[in-house]
Amino acid sequence: MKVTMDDVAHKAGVSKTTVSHVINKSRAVSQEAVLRVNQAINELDYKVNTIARNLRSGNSHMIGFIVTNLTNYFYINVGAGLNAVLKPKGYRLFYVNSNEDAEIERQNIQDMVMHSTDGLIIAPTANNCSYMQDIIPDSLPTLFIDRKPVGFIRDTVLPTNSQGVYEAVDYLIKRGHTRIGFIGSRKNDTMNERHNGYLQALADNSLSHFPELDMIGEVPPAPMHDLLEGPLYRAMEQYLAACRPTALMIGNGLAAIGVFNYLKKHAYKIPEEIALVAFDDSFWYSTATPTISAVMQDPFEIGVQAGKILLKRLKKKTARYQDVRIPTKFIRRESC
Amino acid sequence: MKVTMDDVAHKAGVSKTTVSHVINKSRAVSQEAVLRVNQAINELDYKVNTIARNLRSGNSHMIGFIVTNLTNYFYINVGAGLNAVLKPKGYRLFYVNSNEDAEIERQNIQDMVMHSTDGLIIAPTANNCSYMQDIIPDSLPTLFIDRKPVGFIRDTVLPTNSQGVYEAVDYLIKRGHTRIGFIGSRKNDTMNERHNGYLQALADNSLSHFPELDMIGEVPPAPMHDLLEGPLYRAMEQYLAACRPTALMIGNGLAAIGVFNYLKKHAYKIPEEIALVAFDDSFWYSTATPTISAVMQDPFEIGVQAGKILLKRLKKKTARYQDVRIPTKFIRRESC
DNA sequence: CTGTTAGCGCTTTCAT
DNA sequence: ATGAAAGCGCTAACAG
Repeated sequence: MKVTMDDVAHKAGVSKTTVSHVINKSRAVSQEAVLRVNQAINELDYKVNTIARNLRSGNSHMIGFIVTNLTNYFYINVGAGLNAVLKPKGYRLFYVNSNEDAEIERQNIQDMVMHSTDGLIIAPTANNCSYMQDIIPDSLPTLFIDRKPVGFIRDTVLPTNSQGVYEAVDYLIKRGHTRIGFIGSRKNDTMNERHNGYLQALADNSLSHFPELDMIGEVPPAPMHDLLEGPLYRAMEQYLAACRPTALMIGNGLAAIGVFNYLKKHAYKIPEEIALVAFDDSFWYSTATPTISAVMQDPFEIGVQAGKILLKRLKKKTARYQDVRIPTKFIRRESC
Repeated sequence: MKVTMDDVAHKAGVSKTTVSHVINKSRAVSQEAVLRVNQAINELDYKVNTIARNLRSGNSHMIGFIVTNLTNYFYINVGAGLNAVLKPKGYRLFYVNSNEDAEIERQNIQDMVMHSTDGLIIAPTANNCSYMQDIIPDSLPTLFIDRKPVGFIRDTVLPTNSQGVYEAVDYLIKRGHTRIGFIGSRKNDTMNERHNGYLQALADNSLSHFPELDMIGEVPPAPMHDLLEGPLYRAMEQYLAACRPTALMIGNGLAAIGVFNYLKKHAYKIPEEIALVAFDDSFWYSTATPTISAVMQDPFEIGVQAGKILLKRLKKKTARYQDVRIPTKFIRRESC
């Protein structure tokens, strides 16, 4: 039933070795042999057994892509970018969902390691990744996106967080806003960079920073639908009363959900009463009323660069770790 | 560097065989041996090589999940449901994106077959799947969701398309609508079922059906952002002028994007001038103004059922093919 | 340009 | 309750 290389070799009247080399183009083979091998392959409908190949050659040609939230279009587009460079080189992407859960993330990583993936691309759930020290072998090429891991140094590909926010906040200031709030759902290095961009824009425009305009908290991760009236939604009333902002810079996409929903439900006029910009573009920003301005990341490009760097590291594991930044783009829509 | 079973066996003073049986609990082993093997495993930090295991045992414990569009939250949630039943049984889900492209789909399937996946779950790009006959071995457990394949009969798990639409259209009629349009972006069996639900609701309420109220066409697949002003958007003016509907039943999520965007841009009052229901729920229905009513599928449940059926078929391949239906639920929001 | 041969690391008869 | 040994299907020295 199963047709193997031996069958092909036999039918073609050559050795297994030659068959292997024909398939992999791994050494010179006579025209004639190539012809007969290919013919045999077709006639027998032979397919290589990748498992055997992987066992023998010691690599799986699989790359694990471990993501906090597969529902997020951002990661899917990073994946598309990764695929664009990895697939032509014979690597397959294995999408794995951690569902914002650090324990599942740990399990997923261990799983991938057990399955002999050749490389890992991780969007970590948490800031601190030191636990990975124990479960990811030093020899396994690993790259981080979205968050710079703490306690576990590897290649990273990230957006220009602080410049992206700077550009948006600078725009708001030029439009005359002086009380601009900064809201983020989770506190981590990435959010810090974004907040720094905000601070810098204020400083460069000689505006002082009022701490009550910041609301950066630990918001428990949740599916998008649950964020509509989640913690941030519930925190808004008090926040708005306390600091009366005329514009809001929202530091991440999930935060935007609760904030926007609160403002709509309470009939705030956007942008007249409160202007809005959110970091990270989402499809729904374009269907909302008003449409929402965004600091757009370029997830496909992030994927492409990450793929290239991983490919390099797959070749030589000793190179110095890189921290590559992908530019963001400010998209003005109706909300500011 | 790599620690293998031999190392463990040696350290524990038993044979490879015993180590294997301890790990897999595949035959009785003395308490003492178990203890020593486990200890050796810990001390050496041994990890089984899944590739070798797969090669020997002939199965990969991988299930390919081949999807038209990974960006769609629907498939991701089906995946979560699949995982919920497959993971505890030791199977891993391999998400693969066909990106609405039949050629990529073909390639993905061949790829999965080559990689010796134990089973396939497919959301096909097209209605006609007869080409799969040639690339999917009869012995490979395969199940379809979302669309019933034509020309390739296998297990399927689908929503109750026609009942779901019936319920929504019946509601619209009870609210007094008599000119209800039906819009769908692609013409296939699934859309036919939905359209039949619409026709049946009209018939049961003694309303006649005007063909000009139907707009079911071949709309080229595209990323969500491109659908905002895509073909359906452009077709709306003529359609509305021709049939003057007071309510719209939109047969699929992608169609809803162009239609909603058109109505908003042209300042139609929803639901006063035109009421709206869309098949398949999306996150943005809840952030839109007005919020959009939906015939909600239960993707997680679809995944769970699909997983269970696949598991059965993995055990015995000869059972009769099943066609399981998962109930939909009508969620009324502001748009009707 | 081609073939022989020795495994990759594991599971699984078959024997004891 | 345990072990020896065969081999899953392929690749890559090595030898010619």
